[in-house]
Amino acid sequence: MLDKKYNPKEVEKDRYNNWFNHHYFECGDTSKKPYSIVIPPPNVTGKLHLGHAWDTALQDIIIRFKRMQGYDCLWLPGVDHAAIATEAKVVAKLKKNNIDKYELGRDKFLNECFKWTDEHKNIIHEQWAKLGLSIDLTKERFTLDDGLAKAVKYVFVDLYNKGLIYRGEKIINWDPLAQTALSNEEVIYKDVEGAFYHLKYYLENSEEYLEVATTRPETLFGDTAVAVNPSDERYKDLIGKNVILPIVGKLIPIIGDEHADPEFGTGVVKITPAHDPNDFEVGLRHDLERIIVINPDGTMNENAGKYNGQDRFLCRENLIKDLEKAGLLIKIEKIIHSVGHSERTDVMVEPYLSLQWFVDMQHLAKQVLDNQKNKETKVNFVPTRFEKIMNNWMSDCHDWCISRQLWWGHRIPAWYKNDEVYVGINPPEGEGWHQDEDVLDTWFSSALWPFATMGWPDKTDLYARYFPTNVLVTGYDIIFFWVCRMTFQSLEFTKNRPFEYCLVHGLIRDKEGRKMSKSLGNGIDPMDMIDEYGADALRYYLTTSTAPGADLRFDEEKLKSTWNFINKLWNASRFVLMNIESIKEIKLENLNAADKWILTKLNKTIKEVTKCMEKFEFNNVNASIYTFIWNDFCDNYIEMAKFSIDENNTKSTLLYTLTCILKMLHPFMPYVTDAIYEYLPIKDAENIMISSYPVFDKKQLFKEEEEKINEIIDFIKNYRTVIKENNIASNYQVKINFKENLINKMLKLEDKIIANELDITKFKVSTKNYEAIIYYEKEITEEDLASINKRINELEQSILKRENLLNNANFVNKAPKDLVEKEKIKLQEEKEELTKLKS
RNA sequence: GGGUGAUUGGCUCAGUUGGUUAGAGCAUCUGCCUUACAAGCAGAGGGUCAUAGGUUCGAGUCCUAUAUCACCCACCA
Repeated sequence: MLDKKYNPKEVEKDRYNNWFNHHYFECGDTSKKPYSIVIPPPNVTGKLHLGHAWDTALQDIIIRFKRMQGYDCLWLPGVDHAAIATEAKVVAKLKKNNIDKYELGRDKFLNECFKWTDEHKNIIHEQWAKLGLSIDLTKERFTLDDGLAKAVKYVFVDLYNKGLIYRGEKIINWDPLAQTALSNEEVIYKDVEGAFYHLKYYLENSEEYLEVATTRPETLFGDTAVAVNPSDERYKDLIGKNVILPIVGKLIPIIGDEHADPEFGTGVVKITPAHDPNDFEVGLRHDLERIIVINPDGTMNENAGKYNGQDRFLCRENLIKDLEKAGLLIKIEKIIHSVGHSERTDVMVEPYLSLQWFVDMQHLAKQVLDNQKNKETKVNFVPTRFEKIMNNWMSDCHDWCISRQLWWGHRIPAWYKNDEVYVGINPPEGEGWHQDEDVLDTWFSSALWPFATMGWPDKTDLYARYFPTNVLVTGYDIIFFWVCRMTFQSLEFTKNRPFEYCLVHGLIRDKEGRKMSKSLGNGIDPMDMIDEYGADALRYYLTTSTAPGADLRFDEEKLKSTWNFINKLWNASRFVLMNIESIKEIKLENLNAADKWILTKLNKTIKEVTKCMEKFEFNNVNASIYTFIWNDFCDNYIEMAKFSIDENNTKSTLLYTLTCILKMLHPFMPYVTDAIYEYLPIKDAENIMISSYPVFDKKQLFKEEEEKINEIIDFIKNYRTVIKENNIASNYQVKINFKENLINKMLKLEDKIIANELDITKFKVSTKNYEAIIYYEKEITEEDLASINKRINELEQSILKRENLLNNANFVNKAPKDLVEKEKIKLQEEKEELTKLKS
């Protein structure tokens, strides 16, 4: 028998291993229709956070629901090597032991990374198990395994041959700490305090100068021109003349270019083509030399003269002092401006001229946009508004820089010999070739995840059966990093969308609405929450607390009240189990009104819950099922069932209803439902997770009994309110106009009923069919009178409003007829109540 | 500069294609240890749905402005 209190630790113990050992999570029953999800692979950098718990719980709910509905479900798990993030962690770890990455060498460093990966993969596995995820671990993949490597090479070579991957010299975002290129998406802009340094650029052979404002004076060593707008009256005559580059002393031309905005600053811009993307473009237009002045590690190089070797920020400081001494500094204007920082290392990103590999996005992006116009083949976002994020991004995207100067990742399949370049799956024949040292952006491999994990480019059974997948679940923050890229790669290489639906959830915030982050220290470890409240409570809370796509403010109080809900379920189950021990079979026959009432409510709930499950509206599932369990089943039905608990009809109804409740809750609360299901004396499967989901049955709707019990519940509630509001003690007497035992028993009226009227204070309780007059010796206080008058007032106003409405010809003619009818009935009832009150 | 979302009782949120008196949970107040559950039961109070217009017989819901907040993208010499 169940304990008196729900104890998640007891309930969850060993249960996951049991499921796992029975192979319940594995797919492959080809007699069923397939249904598939691939997990968004978590980075092997650390532990899972609450966002992962939310994301994976949603997927588990979907997959368990579909499994119970009779689908052959594949939920494919895996982890992401997370190139730069992991490399940064491993480098930091080695540094603690005074080991340098470069001294260690590529092979040994990669060994360290694999070791790191194994350790963290184990942690992730344990955490997935604690969350109760029904992933098929026999299909687990890794973004750096051999299969993915094959797919990555195939895609790279193919895109190269189609001309969609190219190598070029461009300004990219350079991370001087990790010493690698970054894509635009890996750069986070932050507002920081900086300054405009106003400098004098003297005109050649002149006492006059141009005032140039810059935020990055240290780049002046790379200046190869200053630009003014050709339409700017102040300067247009100077175009073609030269200025003297401060400190350096060499002559650079004044050019006219639209890039210079006359409205901004002094209207004069220094042009540094090797260190600014706009200047780079200007440089192309005017054929300017590109001078790199900064080393990959962020120190100045030999082009910076005496500052050679100084860090870029130290150089700035020193240079400004020198400029001031030389009288070339006009002023320093403090400003707040946004500056790009590396997402992973948080250092200021350096715009940097370098030779990198790029994906030409034009054709691929257009394919996505075209496909979204086709209702049959598009990716359907839930909620739909998130489609705009993808469309916006795809219609305005730059080429994707995919090479990274790292070791941890898929090495670029390109080989060089002098000026020759060879791109291929296998190394070229012959002597003297050396492979590109760089690896690919981690998203390049994750973009292939939904199909490469199923064996593509080989024609595997897995791929044939489960691809395209049915739904992808992810947060809105990575729609463009990942969802877009999976979509264009999938369309390009499989001619299919990667998933039919994309279910988008929000971000987890703390109670104050701030993002959870390490720096704020407001992060919450999901495992701590599981320890305290259980995985079931955490899953249910996370997945049912907000509308789809909305952010979630994490509130431990709410998690606690979810525990209460489970405890309620636990105790209701306990009551049922205590009273049905003798049952031999579930027979829904000779049902009484209450039995029929709860079966009706149950079926309506099944219908509503199934509908919401199909639409991924889990918050609405909660709204429906919570009320059903707590109010209908516990507060009303169980209380009524106590009067007929010895009858087989009621025992059957109790067991049947509880079974359906457990099944509906199972996708959300796998542990506790499994634990209770084990105790049921009669069940339809060896385990609840492979039992069948409840199905709506029209035959179990009993309209007459439903209305009758609804009215009885109404009556009981009104009755209790009257007793309570009027401070009526239990020694009152009552005269009733009905013979309804259920009411008498629920209200314990038996010994209070009298046949005749009494000449003392009376209180009337009535609904359509039931009326009771309560006799109780009591002074009518002013308070009582006031409340009666208040009610009379309310009724009179309401009647007036309703009469106006019904006298309005427009309403009567245009509104639906049943609505008008209802209004009429309501009006009648109110009038009756008013007359009764006034008497 | 472009875009998205939010604004509903003290707090956190629901609210389907417009249609009875706008719903929950938590918190508050009152009374109960009634043998499934006091982490519970039985009741109660509390909202001019951000503001101003408009469409409509009827608006929390649709339209147009405005305000405040949050987020995303781009730019920032």
